[in-house]
This record gives sequence, C-alpha cells and structure tokens, in this order.
Amino acid sequence: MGAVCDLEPDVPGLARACAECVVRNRAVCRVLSPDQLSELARMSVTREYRPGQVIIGDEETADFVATIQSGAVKLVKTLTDGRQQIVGLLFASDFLGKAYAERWNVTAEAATAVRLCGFPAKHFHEFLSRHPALEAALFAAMLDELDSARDWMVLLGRKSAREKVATFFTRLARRALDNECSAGSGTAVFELPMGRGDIADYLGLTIETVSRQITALKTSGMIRILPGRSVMVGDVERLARAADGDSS
Amino acid sequence: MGAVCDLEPDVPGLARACAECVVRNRAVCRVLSPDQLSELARMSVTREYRPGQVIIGDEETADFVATIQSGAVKLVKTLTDGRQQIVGLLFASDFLGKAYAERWNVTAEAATAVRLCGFPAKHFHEFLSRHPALEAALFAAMLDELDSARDWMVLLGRKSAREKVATFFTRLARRALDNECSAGSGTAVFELPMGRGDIADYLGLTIETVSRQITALKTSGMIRILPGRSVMVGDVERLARAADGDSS
DNA sequence: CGCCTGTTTGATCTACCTCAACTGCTGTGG
DNA sequence: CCACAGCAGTTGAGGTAGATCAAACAGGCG
Repeated sequence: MGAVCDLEPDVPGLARACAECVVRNRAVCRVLSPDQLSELARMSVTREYRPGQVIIGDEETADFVATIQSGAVKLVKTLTDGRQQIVGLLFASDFLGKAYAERWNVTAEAATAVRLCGFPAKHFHEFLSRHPALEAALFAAMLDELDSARDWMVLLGRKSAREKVATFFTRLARRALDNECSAGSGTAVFELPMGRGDIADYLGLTIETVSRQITALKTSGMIRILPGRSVMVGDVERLARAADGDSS
Repeated sequence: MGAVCDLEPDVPGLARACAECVVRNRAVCRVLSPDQLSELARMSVTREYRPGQVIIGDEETADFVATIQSGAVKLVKTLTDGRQQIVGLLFASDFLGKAYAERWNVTAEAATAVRLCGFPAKHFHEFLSRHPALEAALFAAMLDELDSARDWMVLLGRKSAREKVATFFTRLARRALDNECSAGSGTAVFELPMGRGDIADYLGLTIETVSRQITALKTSGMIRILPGRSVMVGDVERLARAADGDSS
C-alpha cells in the first residue's frame, strides 16, 4: 500500500489516462503491466458525481465497476421505515463494485464530489478472467473490506458514543498521515468527508449525539475544528486510546 | 445452494471420506470433480472441537483452513477491556479460514460441538492455484460473508433489541427450513446454537435484555421454547415482519 | 441432596434518543 | 447593503430503551 508520494516519475508506454492517474500505484490496477493497463484503459470511462448523488441504486444490477479517483463514496443500507446505516466508506484508490456478484444490495452514494474511473462490468469481467494477478488483487481488496466491516461491527455493537466518534476520527487521521507521508509527527489534519447526519448513520447514532461528542472531544483538547470541514488531531495515539475505551 | 436432501445417492469414484460427507454438495468443494475431490481428500484431516474451544486464536497465523461438517463456529472480536462482539457465525458447509490472508484477526471458537474437514493452508493454497473453479467458489463465499456482515451492521447500528432478537431467530428459522426441505409450511423448529451470553455478544446486547426479549416474543406467541435448546417458530413470515420493525 | 452453571425476573440507573429552540453561515432578492 | 430564508450544526430539557446490579429459579450432576 504505497502512499501517494511513492508515485514513480514516468513509466514508458503507459496509457495517457493512467499516466496522469493519481491513484494508479495504490488502486487494484497497480498489479498490471503497462501493456495490460493500456488495454484496460481503453475501456475506461471517467464519471463524475456531485455530493449526495446515487452512483448505484439498491435494486439495480451493477452494470459497471470502477476505481475511485477522488472523493468519498458511502455504501448505504436502508430499512423499510427509513432508518439507515452506512455500511462502508470508500476513498480514492478503492474499488467500487462487486466483481462476480449479480446483485448489488447496497446503495452507493457520493459523499463528496466524486470522480470514478469506470469500466463496463461485462468487459471488465472478461478482462479479469484473463488476468489472474488482477483477480488476486481484487480478492485481497475484498478481504480487506470484510475485515474492516468486522471491525465496524465491534464498534456498532459494543462501543460507547464517545468511543465511536473517537474511532471514526482516528481512522481518518491515520488515513491522512498515510497519504501525506508526514513521517509520524503524530499530528494530522484532514477534511471530514461528510456532514453530521452521515457520520451519525455511519456510527449508529443520532446527529445530536455526534455533535455533542465532537464538542466533548474538542473541549478535552483531543481535536480542534478548523474553518471549513477540517479537523486537526494533535496526538493521534491519544485519540486512538480514547477510541478503545481508555477513559483518561 | 441445494438443501441436504438433494444429496445424490452415489457417485462412482468418490473418495470415501467425501462420499460420506453430509455437506459435500453444499460446501465449496461441490464444484470439484470426483477426481479432484479425491486429491483434495487425501490431504484432509478431520478435527473435532468441544463447545467453547478455540479453533484459531486471534494472533495466530492461520496454518490451516477447513470446511465445517457439523456444528456452529463463532468468530469473535474482543476489545482490550473484555467487551466482545461476535462478528460471524458459521454453520455446516461453511468455509472457515481466509484463503490468501496472512493474518487471521478474529478468534474462531466452537459454539457447539464442531467437526471440521481441515486442510493445511499451504497445500490448500497450492491446490487452489490449480483449480480456478474452487477459487471462484471461495470468492463467491467471501462475497456472501461480506454481504451478511453488512446486513449485520444494519442490525447492530439501527435495530431495537426486539428487532435484533427477532432477526436472529428469523435467520435460524429460515436456515432450518432450507435444510429440512419442509416445503414452505411456514413453521420451523431449530436448535439454538449457543447460550444467551453468546446471543448477546452476537446482537450487541446484554444477557438480560436478550432473555427479556425472548420471553416477550414467547408471550406474544411468535415463538415457543421447547425442552432443551429448541425453538419453534409458528409463522416465520410474521417473525420476519417483527424483525424489520413492523410493530404489530 | 446440595452445588454449579445458565436463565429468568425485578428494581434502579444512565447513556443515548427525542423534541425543540437557538446559532451562525451562505445565498437570494428587495 | 441589509433583510431573510434555508440549511447545517449546536445546545438544552426531558423521556426511554437498554444497561447494571441483584436476587430468585431452574435443571443437570456429583
């Protein structure tokens, strides 16, 4: 999982779209050779979405898959009476869409502005069957998703509101540190990829509780809210401790 | 996903262990030919566990994978302070163990008495690489697990205690109906695969709340508790409605 | 019979939800 | 330029579902 700054300067023979792609060395397509990449690039289509826009609906058959180039995508499940739960959050370089699955039973929605590098499902599958390395990469990505889904189950089932919010911020902070290559200064700054409502749906809480817990973290000096939707975490490890029930 | 009663009477050339295997037409190995099955069978080892016994510990490297022949296996995650959450429940014919993953970061524990058909991870991976059909089956199984993990996230994050318990019983009831081939009579009888404590850890509740909700369902006539750990659900669809917030 | 473990039932307590009002921001129109 | 919606977020007051603490109640088993 190389960080953004690992980007090699120039790879000869690379398709133009991919040469300019910010996520090409982190997304699943990193395992492909320049030739293979060119072939894949030929069937790719860039798609853009505004915040809140539905990318793949609940009951639709997923007729395309994609790599996220920028932005955040939320995977939402809704109960008949309107309650909803965000069951996954995908960021730049993550893969969106189930290879092999017939039905897509969550709604994928743009949390921020999103740019996708999309492929028609049919062609992609055909391509996949000829490239075991890509298949393996997808498999691995799937396993990671399963893993984080299970981590999230612990959060939803067993953590307090405080711990939930702290966990969420810790994850975002760690992600920011990884991407910025700011070698472990312990201080992270990142932008919240969504509003209070979505955070609540992600953490299994209400808007009000999320808001209160954020101000509580603010008051205890663990986070600082910057203008816009940015957050500064002074000591990520301290926040991480709060996220796991350390009551100090 | 054929039910148990689909078992074909006799397949010539089948390895003895597999010929007797109750789950051979439901487990991932169903996609193999008799010859391939024999090869796989040669490296298999039957393992047995008592309820509560740890099958694969949290920090261990998973050096073997397995198909569950009978019993129920729970996948548990534990917080540093002892709180725990069951993040998966596996039954007969389910696959246990992450193909490809280096580290297994949940604890797999026998919920009931369990019999496994196990394979050394190393040999299994080698075998896997030569049999794409099996690989695809595993991939599909993985996707199913991801799907149910996400369903469970909705339950943990958004459902009331009543709905949680009703959902749990509905799932067991549906499973029982599938296996018994009792063509949609709507009435299911099944055995609880675990005690109140484990149910609580599965649903993100306490023992007491689980107990109270069970008696509530009993009083409202949706379930009946039979001697032992058996449960009878008169009208599975009615229970399913209660599981999704239908307040009647 | 009495012990042990698992379950039920009861009485209280509290974390989080609910309902409601208020703040601050951003854009729109007079 | 200010008035004023309209929306996202915060803050407050009170209610409640579920947790916690505690005790009674099984059923198996020596």
